[in-house]
Parts: sequence; C-alpha cells; structure tokens
Amino acid sequence: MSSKILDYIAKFVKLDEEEAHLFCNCFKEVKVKKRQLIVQPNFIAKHRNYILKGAFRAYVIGDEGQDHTINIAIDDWWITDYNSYIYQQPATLFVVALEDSTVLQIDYEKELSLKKQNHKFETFFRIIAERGLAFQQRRLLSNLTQSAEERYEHFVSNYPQIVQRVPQYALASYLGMTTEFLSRIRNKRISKKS
Amino acid sequence: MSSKILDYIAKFVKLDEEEAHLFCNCFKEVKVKKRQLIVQPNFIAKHRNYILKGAFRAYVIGDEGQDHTINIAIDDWWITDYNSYIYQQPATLFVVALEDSTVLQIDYEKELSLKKQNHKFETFFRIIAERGLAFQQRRLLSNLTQSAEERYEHFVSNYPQIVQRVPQYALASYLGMTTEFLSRIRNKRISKKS
DNA sequence: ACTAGATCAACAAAATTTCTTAAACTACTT
DNA sequence: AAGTAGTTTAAGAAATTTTGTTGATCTAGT
Repeated sequence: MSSKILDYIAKFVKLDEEEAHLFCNCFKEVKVKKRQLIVQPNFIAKHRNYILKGAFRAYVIGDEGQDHTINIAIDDWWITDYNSYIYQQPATLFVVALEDSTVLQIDYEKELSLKKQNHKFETFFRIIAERGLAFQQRRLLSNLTQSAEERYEHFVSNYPQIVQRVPQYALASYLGMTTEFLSRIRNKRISKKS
Repeated sequence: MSSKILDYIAKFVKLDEEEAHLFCNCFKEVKVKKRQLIVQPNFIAKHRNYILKGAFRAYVIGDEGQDHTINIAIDDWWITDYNSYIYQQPATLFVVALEDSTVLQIDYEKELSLKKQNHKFETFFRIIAERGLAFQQRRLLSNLTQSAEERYEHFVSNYPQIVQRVPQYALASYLGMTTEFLSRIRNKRISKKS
C-alpha cells in the first residue's frame, strides 16, 4: 500500500520489516474533496496528515474577518493545526483542501503509542518536529526582514511547484500581502523578463 | 432576539417568561456560508440546528462515491446527523449549507439539561422527535411505493417552496433518482401544462 | 417487446471564483 | 514636500466550476 510514506520515513530512520508494517498500519488513507475542511475551529484536530497527493491551506479568520494563511502544503508535506493536535485542544485554524487530495492520517493516540514503544519512531517524530520548527523560523524571519517582493521572489525560487499549483489569493495571504499587490509584482516580473 | 424559535416552541408547549428566557439562552445564532459543512463524517455532531433562514442538505457518500441525500431542510426546520447527535458518536453524514444561512444551535449538554430540569422541555423535544420520525416514515413509504414521477409530483405539491430553492441535483438525489431523469420529468410536465 | 429508470457523453447556461487594473489613500522615509 | 511600499475599494475580464439539458445506449422487470 503506502510505500510512499515508508520511503519518506526511510530518509530519517531505518526500519525493519515489522516496524515498517507497524508504522504503516497506523495510517488511514483518506480522500478529501476540494474545499473540504480537515480541521475546523472548535473541533480538536485528531490527526496529523501526510499529504500523499493534493494541496492544503491552513488559515485563521481574524475577528474582523481577515484571512491569514498560516501554511500551505502539497504532496509529501505534513499539515494539521499543531497547537490543537499536540495539546489535543480545540483548534483555532481551518485546514482546507485546495484541490481533490489524498492524505494519510495518523491519530493522536496511535502516534503516542508509536513514540512510546520504539525509540526510532520517537526519533522520527522529533526530526519532523524540528524541521517544522526550523521552517517556521525561516518563514518568520523572512516576513520580518524582507519586502513583499523579496518574499515572493524567495518563495518562487524555493517552491516553484507550489506557486503554480495554489490559487494566488492563498499565496498572497501566505506571503502577507494583498492579492492585488501580488498581482502587480507578478506583472512587473513578466515585463522585466521579456 | 430570536422570537422566532419562541413562536415555534409555543406551538407545542406554553412557556412562562422565565422558561422562555432559559430556552432561548441555550441557543447560539450562527451564520453559515453556502457550501460550508456543519456536520462532517468522523466528527461528532455537537449541535441540533434550527434553521432561522437558509437551506441545508444532509447526505452520505457511499463507498463507491454515490451521493445519497438523506434530508433537505429550509427555514423553520431542524437539521443535524441525529445518529451522531443523539448518541454522541462520530457522524457518518455531511450536512452542508445550500445557501448562506443562519441557524440557532443548541448543544447536546444544554439540551440534556433542559430536558432534565423541566417537563415542558422534555415534552417539546419528544414532540419534535415524534414528528421527525413520522416524517421519515412517510418518506420511506413513498420511496417504496411510488414511482419517480409520483414522488416528484408529491414533493412539489407538499413543498413547493423547497423545489424552487434547492438545486436540482439535491432534489433528484433526495427523491432517489438521477438528475437526468428528474430533468426529463420536469420537461414532460412543462409541455403537458402548456 | 414495453416500461421505468440508469448510465454515459457532450454540451449549454449560469454562477462563482480568481485575477487584473485603476484610482485614491496611508504610513514611512528621505 | 515628495517618493516608496503597500492597502483599500471598485469594477470588470477571464477562468473555472457548478448546474441543468439532451440524446443515445443499456438493463431489469413485466
């Protein structure tokens, strides 16, 4: 079945046959339709989701209805509301499918038991947590220090696949600018290039 | 505030000032955007929803992706996944807004306490449950005994407001036929009439 | 063989979402 | 005071999705 996630974990820890099997069996494959929410405010995020195929956006709606994109994720990335998942508290984020997608879901209890029973799993989850943390930090930094245009250029060169795949409003909101402004930045580039 | 639901309950039990107040305070007014889900499989349906204004559809997606509409509801009707709500078990249904809507939500615990503390509330919830049951039975019967065309005619004469308000695919699926077939039935009628 | 109805495919119409552009505005910088 | 970086509002164009229609072909039951 999902050899993809085994390839993934194999990059971090070496599992034997049995462990691989155990690991796989903790995940459930779920199809998610475009626009469907997999996490919703006030509900506890029960799963951590590995995206087999698809694209998701995690966002908050502020008190005045402002939409802030916390995260965008596509194939081979993880997504959930970590504050909700890790502490098993009601979520504050929405996580929505931007296209028809397939995810592998592991639930909180299963993850806990994996980590408890085998050091390797503990290691694996630590590594992805650390990487997630580092990623968030880079992002925060880039938001604080770079201009809107730099942030966009930076994003394009780092994640060209994502740029082509997600709607512009999602990207603009992720990069912390209005869609109008992003639209202009893009046009400027195009006229420069030609 | 929501005198509408007081008018509603007044049809069934007579409440004094204080009871009315108590009852009202158990409900929260919530706006729901078109296409938003208020119940989703795998999540527990925490609320019973009284539709102040709007339209909803409750449906299941079968194993092969077949979409069965369990219920359609508009202004002044109730909707939720009752199997999930009553037993507080994970839902199997989707309940989606067919248009921008406003509902009054009561949650399970509050409803429980209303019913426990005052006989009248117990009576009220019994009555709406009985009526719901009777309605479901009529529907089941009509599905078993009538032809697609009869079911449609029947529905049109009983709920003309709904017919005009919900998309045809929803109605077709509710009436247990394909949208193509419903489309044909409708055309037949029109040509008959003129 | 007839009927009630489904399925498939192609298409048209309607509605919605997404993107673009322009104009006027705000807050900083210089 | 003028320029830069960016927002807001509004309007419209373009793209995509959703919804509904029609015809052709199929199936199960009578």
